[in-house]
Amino acid sequence: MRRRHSRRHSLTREEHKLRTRRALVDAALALVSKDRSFTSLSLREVARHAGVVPNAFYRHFSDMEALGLALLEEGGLTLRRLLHQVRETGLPASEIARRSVAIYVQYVRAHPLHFLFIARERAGGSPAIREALRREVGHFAAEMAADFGALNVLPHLGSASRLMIAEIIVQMMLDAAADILDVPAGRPELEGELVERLVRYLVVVLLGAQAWRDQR
Amino acid sequence: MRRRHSRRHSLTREEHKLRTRRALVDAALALVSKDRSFTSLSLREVARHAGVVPNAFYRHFSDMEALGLALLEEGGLTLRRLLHQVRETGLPASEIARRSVAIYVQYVRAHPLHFLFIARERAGGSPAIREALRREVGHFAAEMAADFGALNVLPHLGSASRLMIAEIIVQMMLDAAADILDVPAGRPELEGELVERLVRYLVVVLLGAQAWRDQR
DNA sequence: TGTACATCAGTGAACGCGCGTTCACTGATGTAC
DNA sequence: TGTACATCAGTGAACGCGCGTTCACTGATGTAC
Repeated sequence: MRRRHSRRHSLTREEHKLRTRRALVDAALALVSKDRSFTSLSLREVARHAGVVPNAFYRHFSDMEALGLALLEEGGLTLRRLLHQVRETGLPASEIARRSVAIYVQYVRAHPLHFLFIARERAGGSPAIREALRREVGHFAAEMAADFGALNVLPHLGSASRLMIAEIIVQMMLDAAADILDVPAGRPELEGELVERLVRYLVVVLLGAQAWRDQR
Repeated sequence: MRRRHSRRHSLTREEHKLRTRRALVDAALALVSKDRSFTSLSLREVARHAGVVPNAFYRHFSDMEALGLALLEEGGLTLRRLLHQVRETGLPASEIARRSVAIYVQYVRAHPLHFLFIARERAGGSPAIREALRREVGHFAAEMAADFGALNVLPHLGSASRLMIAEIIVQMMLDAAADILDVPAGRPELEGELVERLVRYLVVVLLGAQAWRDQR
């Protein structure tokens, strides 16, 4: 039994506060299920699901938009971790597309809530959320482009062109996230089709990237 | 002065009803301005904007979702007309990308409300609206693919591959619609940049399509 | 270590508001004769 | 053509509901001495 602020089972004030904050964030994520967009959630709903009185919400966020931005920050972390995972695959070059898509699909399935949030709010959220999301996705594409450089993929392209290719790919993959999550859990053959379709899309873009010549 | 049901300035009952219906649809479109998605509109709001009592709404639509589906049907018409416009451009083959993008951007600007509706609801709408929209966009891509065939663009591709390319292009262009409409009206240089970016995207896909070989 | 006081996360009740939907209605349009 | 009746698009009032936000509060955690 430690000396200061820890009477047996109780938590520090700070710990407790963080725990409630987590409950609110998790409640929002949990409520963003198949047919709900974050924008349609109410403050009271989130508080209720977090097991807390509506008013308590204000101890953590000024309003729902602030919660949305916090969620978005978590989503950003998720995207970055994904990129690192793809990066570590060793790259057999020709199989790069299929491999990356497989990892991506698996990743979306592992973080459905963040991806649903991103897919839904990218077009429909509040201006602040949309702007923050756009920046986040931009960073992600920039990182992917830098990876192209570091891994010597598409070596004939200048950095601006690499960024363009990364943007196209990121956009395609985010568009697909909603479709991935719409596939019923018990239909692996549908998921297989979807993966094949995504691989073909990606190959088309990569072929295009190979044929692309900078006009400098 | 005609004989039956037209006492000078008054309208037929049917004409009047259609006029109110139009007012409701137009009200919904008008309210889907920059920062509102269709999903966030209320029935009362639409009725108010149409200059009609909330209850009158029910004479025309069973609920807001029904109105949304009607809106979507109009959006579909808009998309089809766009395709015909692109089709009639004579096709100097090499300049096809720039020409098509220019027409597209102009078209989105001319029908901002339908495109905002489509862009927003594609990810966030009700399941019924999303499903209908998906089908509509699918038809559109199929038509574009058929055009490729008829115009002898990408002649080395099988019809399935032509469809795939059309799908990629349609998806890209719909993603861009929101960006086009986000460009402030008084910034033509920003719009120019956006057009150039879209042209590059499209060229990458077309180069990819040329390099694509069916594995049959 | 013990006591008295401060802090502040979470409570519970209340508010005014716009919502979707219902009801009985009105009055112009339309029809039968 | 004129009259009596039917239809039905739109009205106006009312309902119960969940919402975001406010307020004064409680009681456990934390601090000063």
